[in-house]
Order: sequence, then structure tokens, then C-alpha cells
Amino acid sequence: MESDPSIRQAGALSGPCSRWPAEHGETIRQIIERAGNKWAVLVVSSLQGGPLRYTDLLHSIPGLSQRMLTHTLHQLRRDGLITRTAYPEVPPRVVYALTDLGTTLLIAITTLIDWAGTHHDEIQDNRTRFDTAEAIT
Amino acid sequence: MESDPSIRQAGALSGPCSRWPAEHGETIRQIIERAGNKWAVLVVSSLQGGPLRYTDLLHSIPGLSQRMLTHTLHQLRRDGLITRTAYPEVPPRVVYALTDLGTTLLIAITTLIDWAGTHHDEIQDNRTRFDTAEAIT
DNA sequence: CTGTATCCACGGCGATACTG
DNA sequence: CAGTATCGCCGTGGATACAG
Repeated sequence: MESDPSIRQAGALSGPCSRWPAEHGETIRQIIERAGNKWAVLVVSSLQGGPLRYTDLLHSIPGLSQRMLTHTLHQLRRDGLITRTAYPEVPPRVVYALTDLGTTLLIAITTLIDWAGTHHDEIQDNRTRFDTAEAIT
Repeated sequence: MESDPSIRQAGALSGPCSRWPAEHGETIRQIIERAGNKWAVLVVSSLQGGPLRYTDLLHSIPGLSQRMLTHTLHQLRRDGLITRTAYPEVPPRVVYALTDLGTTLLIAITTLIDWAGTHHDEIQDNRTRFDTAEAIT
């Protein structure tokens, strides 16, 4: 089993950052991190087109391991972003789908993806220039 | 469409996810991860109010170590999200500020933060319920 | 098919000490 | 003040094997 990242170093971030809504700083940070999690984002966006089965998800996301899929699904389910429906059949069939909440998150994430797409070239260019300038130094 | 070539590469994640604009998958993933990086988000949002010096940043973000601040500033600067201005004085004075690009990212990120703020309670509730149900099982 | 458990390598990150 | 360098812990996540 893997320890939940929410149990990280209690001492450090006890005080919420003053820039965000302070009351919920802790949870909000966790949510932001979830949204920044590669696998979580990929799973959610894979479910955009409709419900999918475990194996379908596994194969629709290149590089995703069973371990991480299971872990990610667990997290997302815990947050109420997706639902799990198991049919008592043989062989077993389990279907995952976005909840309404999950859908709204997807929309928010899409904003970011759009931003990334829009500024992709600019950033790529910045990096190249930065690295070049650094190499001279 | 069945894609089942030998997917055994580790870490690399060579194949972009089909759900996003494929051409830029690599970079976009990195950008998303940057946006999900705790320190990067905090630094950027700390600069929202205007330029700040190294030490100011260090003190305005609880839990942030010198190492991580330096590292994060380096990253953000490389992407062209912030600028660094050093004044040749004694003692040295260095000021960091958001670029226009950085400002647009902040706006995109703010969307996410707002989402997090809006659904904070709902998620908290979901988690509690999920953990409770699990404990019974 | 749908997971769960174990092993382990790699990297993130905090702590600390030192330089210009 | 504004970094850089080094060390060490431990979380992350891939590979693999096993179970329901």
C-alpha cells in the first residue's frame, strides 16, 4: 500500500499561504496537486468521452501501470470525482465514470490545458533561449 | 483503434496521450505539472501583488526552503514566466516579477483555485464519507 | 478481468554549510 | 543578501507476482 501524500510533513505548512483563501489552504493545496497529477488528469480526461472499464483505461493511457491506475482511481473515487460500478458477473466487469463534480473539474483543467496549448510555442522558445544563454555563461 | 505495441519504456513516456493535442503532448504535460507544483504556484501567486525580492519570497511562503525557492525561480525563469533583475549594489538586491506570460498563467491557475475553493466542502465531505464506508468494510 | 502486495531505483526536497 | 553544494531521508511510481 502507498501512504497518502496528504500526510506530508506536518510541521512545515501549518500556516496557510496568505494569498489564497486562508481557511481552506490545506485542502486547496491538495486539490491543486491532484489537478497537477499526471495520471489523475489523464484518467479524468480519458473518461470525458463516457464511462470506461478498468482495462480500457489501462490501455488508453500509454505508460500507465496497473499500480498507478488503481491508486489514481482510488484517489479520484475518494474525492467523489468518479464513480465505480461493479457488475457481479464472471468475469467481473467494472465501469468507471465521471461524476458531475468530476466533470466540473475537467472543465477547470481544460482551461489549463488550453493555456498550455496556446503558449506552448512561446514557452518552448523561452526555454531554448534560456538554455542557450546559459551555455555561453 | 488498437494500440498495443510493446509499452515497456520507463520514465520516458514517449507516447503522448491521445486525448490532448498530440503534437505537443510532451510539453503540455510538463506545463500542467508546473501548474500543479506547489512551490511554483505559490511563488507565482505571491508575485501577483507586484515584484518581490528573494528574501521577501522566502519569508512570504511558509515552509519554503532556500533550495526549493532557488530551484523554482530557475524553472519559472526558464519558462519565461518571471523575470530576474539584479542591481549591482552592496549588498546585492535582486527582484523577481511576473512577465505577461506569467500573469496569464496565474489567471488560468486562479480558475483552478476558485474551483477548489468552491468545491472544497463537497470534496471534504466526500472523503469523510468514503473513509467511513471503507472503515466498515 | 480486476485488483493487491512486494521489491527497488530514482528523484524531490528539507537541513545544513559555505561563497561572492 | 542572494545564492550554490552536499547529504540523506522517504515518497513516487515502474516491474513483477499473486489473488479473488
